[in-house]
Amino acid sequence: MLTEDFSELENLRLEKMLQLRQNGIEPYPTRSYKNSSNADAIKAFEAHEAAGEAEALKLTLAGRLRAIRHMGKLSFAHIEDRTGKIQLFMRINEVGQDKLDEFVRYFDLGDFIEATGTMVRTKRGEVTLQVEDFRMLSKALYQLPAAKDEVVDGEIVRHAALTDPETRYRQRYVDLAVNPEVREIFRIRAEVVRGLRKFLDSRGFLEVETPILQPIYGGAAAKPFTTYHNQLHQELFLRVSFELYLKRLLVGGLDRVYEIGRDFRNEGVSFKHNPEFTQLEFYMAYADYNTIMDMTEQMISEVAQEVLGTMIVNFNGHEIDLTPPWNRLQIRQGLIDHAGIDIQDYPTAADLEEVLKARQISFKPGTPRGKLINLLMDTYLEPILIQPTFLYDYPRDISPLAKAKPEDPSTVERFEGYIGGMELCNAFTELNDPLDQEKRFLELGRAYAEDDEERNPMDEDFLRALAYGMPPAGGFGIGVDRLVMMLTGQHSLREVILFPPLREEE
RNA sequence: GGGCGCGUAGCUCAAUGGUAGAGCAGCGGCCUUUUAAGCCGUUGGUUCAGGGUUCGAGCCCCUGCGCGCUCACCA
Repeated sequence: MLTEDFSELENLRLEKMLQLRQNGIEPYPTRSYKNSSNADAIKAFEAHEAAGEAEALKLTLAGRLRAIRHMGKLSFAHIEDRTGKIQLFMRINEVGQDKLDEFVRYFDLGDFIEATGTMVRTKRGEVTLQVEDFRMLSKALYQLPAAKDEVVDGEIVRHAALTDPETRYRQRYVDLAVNPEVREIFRIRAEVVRGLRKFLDSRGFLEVETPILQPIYGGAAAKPFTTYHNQLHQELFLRVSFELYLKRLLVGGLDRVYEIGRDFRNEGVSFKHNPEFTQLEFYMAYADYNTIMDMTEQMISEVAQEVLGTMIVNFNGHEIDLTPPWNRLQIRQGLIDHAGIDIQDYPTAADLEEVLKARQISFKPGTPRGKLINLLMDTYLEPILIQPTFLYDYPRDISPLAKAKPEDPSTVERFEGYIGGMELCNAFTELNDPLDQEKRFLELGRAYAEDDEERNPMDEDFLRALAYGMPPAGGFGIGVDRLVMMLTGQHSLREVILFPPLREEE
């Protein structure tokens, strides 16, 4: 039972709750009659004051008790709701001895209270509700971590705030309840997603939903989570990307589609990796990767401007300017400039292996050429791509769904966007030649034959769809969590995911 | 999975191998315009768990658990 291992403090609160009930006061009443948010109350009073209204402004407010200051025959308190804090001022003159005693005896920090009274301004100038009546809305049996805000030169300094990451993530409700800046991150996150939708909707894109449970996973080289459907007697995979389903929709005539949803990859966790993460993918017929590059920098900068009111963000210790146009760096040229290697001079994996060995970059034997190039990019390019940069023209063998460049069959029209040294998005001119696509699947099957889990299985139905004809198109994918992380200047994905995965307790 | 680090009161943190402490929160008292309210008094500990070394372990050793950082992994 919950109360079994209650501490002394918790038992005290439990006792208060039970006593209230004994006195005929329900500590968890069904309804509240709050008729204004805290912020609206302050706004309304200021307008009232400015208009010189003689009549008092009477309101019923409610929220969580965040500070209590008893002063003998009067009490001050702050309550907090979704819109912020407001001060309550309670005098024996208005509420009487019994109610004041009730407040002092039974109300604790963290409880939800409803108070009715008139709006006033205190001697110190704070807009305050002078309470005439109040009641318990919800008694908190556990105490929230003590956190006191001090205003120093207009800056809010919080004392003894909850910072332990395990408690913060495991009991996110506590984190949110006491750390307003955490709430702010998730408000921004919601607005970012809304901004992305608005950008795409206004350009004629259709938002769709495709299966999360899939008989064949694909669209990314990632290890899937597996599950089982009892009635169908079928093994199913949680999707690792939306790509193959969204491109089927291009075949079906939905020329511009996008999906925002969860992808699942059964892999390690890091500051920029989470086993489930939110992805935005869009596909645009009659576009190519150049079109998509332009759109990407527009979309991200517009969303930043709209949500943050600026295109300058601080991330990873750098001031980053999202204003278009972004840098564009061809991979081959980038490696010539920053590594002194022209990959064109090393047409086979064996050739490149010598280069990596000479530079003491470790790799697994049998690594395909494209992956070796990727290692060079990780070493020489990714860390220096601080300001927004499109890295483009990828090796064909690590891009099985992208279309090759007409003049160079070993290279595909693909780019990734990097900001603050972190990969943010991935896009390409989509491969729409069904026979070429089949060949790529087969090549990939060979390349990954030894590593069963990473093998990208052949999707026969996807090939069948392509064989009906898919318009030329550009496609795009972005990690929404990473985008929010960058826009909010957070150093870890966990700070922008409400309930990040943790090992089970006990 | 490997390496490194951390785990002490509800929260934030102290404590040479020698009686486990502070601030805030809590509890009692004073206080009719406070706001990190203040003043006086006071409660609160399986030091993550289990073993070991030692006359004696929060501290040293081992194992386990959890968290963080990092490497690997992640086209």
